[in-house]
Amino acid sequence: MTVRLDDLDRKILVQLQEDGGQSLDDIAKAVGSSKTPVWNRIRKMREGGVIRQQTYLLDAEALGFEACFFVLIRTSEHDAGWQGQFLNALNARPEVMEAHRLAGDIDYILKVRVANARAYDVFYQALISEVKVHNVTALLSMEEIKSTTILPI
Amino acid sequence: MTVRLDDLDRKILVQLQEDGGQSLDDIAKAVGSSKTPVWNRIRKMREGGVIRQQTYLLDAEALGFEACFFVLIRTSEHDAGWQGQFLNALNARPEVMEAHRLAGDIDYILKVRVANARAYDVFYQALISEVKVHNVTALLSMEEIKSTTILPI
DNA sequence: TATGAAAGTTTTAAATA
DNA sequence: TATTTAAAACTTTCATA
Repeated sequence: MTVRLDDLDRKILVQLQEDGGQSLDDIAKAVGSSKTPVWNRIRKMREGGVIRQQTYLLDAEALGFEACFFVLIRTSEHDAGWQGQFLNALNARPEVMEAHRLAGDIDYILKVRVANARAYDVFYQALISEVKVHNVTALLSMEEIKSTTILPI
Repeated sequence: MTVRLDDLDRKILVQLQEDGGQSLDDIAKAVGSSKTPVWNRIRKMREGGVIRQQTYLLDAEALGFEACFFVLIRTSEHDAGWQGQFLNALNARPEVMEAHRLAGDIDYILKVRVANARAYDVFYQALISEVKVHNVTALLSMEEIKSTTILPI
């Protein structure tokens, strides 16, 4: 599972994150190497699971996803059965972009992207009808002031 | 800024999000069209800003980013000068993956990825020394149970 | 690590519905 | 106007030095 990375590997990852559309030649030039070693390292990092997927990031607002909520959840249930049910519910709902189990007072946080407040309410009603939660607080985003997938390698 | 999308455009976006490594031929086959129209639509959506960037998603844990915090911030300052300063501070810090300005009681939420709790503390101390904030609560993620960049188009 | 050649892909242009 | 066909330029992939 663990892959040892050297300096060149890291430089390649920086390039891939910043612009996934570059050719091998461009990347090789940017990192001061040549095609074959860059290609072999990328393959290895893909196989090792460091590189997970190639994707295109879209503009959520341009596509009509105009509301984003962070949802703080407290539950009184902590057994495995409840957890599994909750996880299934989250995975089945594509508007849930992120979900984390937390340490401390609040048990879960979700990031939910929907068209508008009404669509959030539909999501919320569906969720609480499927799994029992003790307390839910929704934080409405007024403005996304920063958003990146680039890890500071 | 607004781009009108038809059914075929949406199908193409689904493909690009799900697997950004497919060839035009593959995408064309998947959406029931052929290379050139698919290519022209992708170009238009890129120019129109619907498609923002092509990237590779990496495994944060494999790269040693083992801690993720959601940071809830309340401030007593609401003038434009403070906001600008705060925004600059966030943009200058690569460990801030996301930042939203919120409606209501809590003013901002950040998502911060760091190597460990000590690295979070370094980040936190640096932030509060740069900008005045009234109250900060950090929620520590124990487990990322879902994470996707795929918008449910 | 470098070279290079075969297979595959993107991009542009021209022809057609 | 949008699609199909076709061909040039470029890229990936992999064998061999």
